[in-house]
Amino acid sequence: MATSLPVLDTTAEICCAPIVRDALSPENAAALSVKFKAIADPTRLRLLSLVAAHEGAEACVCDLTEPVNLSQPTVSHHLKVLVDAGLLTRSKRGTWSFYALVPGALDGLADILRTPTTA
Amino acid sequence: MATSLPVLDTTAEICCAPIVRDALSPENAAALSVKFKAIADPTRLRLLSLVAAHEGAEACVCDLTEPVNLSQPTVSHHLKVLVDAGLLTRSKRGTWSFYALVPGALDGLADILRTPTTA
DNA sequence: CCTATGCATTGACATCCGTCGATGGACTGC
DNA sequence: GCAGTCCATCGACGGATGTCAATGCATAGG
Repeated sequence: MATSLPVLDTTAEICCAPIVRDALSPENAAALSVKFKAIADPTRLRLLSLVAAHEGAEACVCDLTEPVNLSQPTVSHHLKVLVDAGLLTRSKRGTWSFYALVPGALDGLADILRTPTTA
Repeated sequence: MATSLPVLDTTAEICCAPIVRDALSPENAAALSVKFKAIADPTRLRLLSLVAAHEGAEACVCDLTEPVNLSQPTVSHHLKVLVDAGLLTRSKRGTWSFYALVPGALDGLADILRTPTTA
């Protein structure tokens, strides 16, 4: 089950100290970049926004393909990236896969960007 | 002076409403992704951190090449990306180029990620 | 002047990434 | 069982990206 490669464990808790507080270790930088890469795409930003704004704070793929004007496989791919980054959850009910925000995930990233003592 | 292409003006103020509050427009999503792309790289995250943690909250290229273990052109390239994204400033003094954080730039991104009413 | 230092730019290269069409599996309803 | 819907995966393609060596341009110091 364990991957043979020493892949970064994106599920591990990233130290929540702001990056401007202390020098960032290469390991933390790599782990952080995985999450930021996930949101560094216009389509994925919109998907996050659409999911959050959708009724019930969750949405299925069929709700999202038309707003972003992309094919279903592409949307599915982007959603997978967001799930793998720990920003979305996927719950399958019947034929549909419902995606929802992971509570606190985006706030965790926000804390890392925030400067402790704003000038 | 004006570019012939309708390039996104990354210096323009991005609306600071959290992305989970309302559906993100394609334009805002594109503008936001430019900034997030800038920090979605482990090297650039470390550079931001190193600059902020450096004495005087600024650093020259020669201060940064050794910590990140990359060539000078590569570091220079990354710093340019951060400057173009509006996250760093560059001030040339003598032979050196000093880079420093743009006050409030990272906080602005943090605000966008933050969820208004955390459950 | 001439050399040395610090830096930005260029060109090249390998890799990664976003997108699509095609396919197949899972579930629903008739 | 069969057709229809929803969705994940695969393979492919073009474009973007990170890295380097080489080059050139300032500025500082003999």
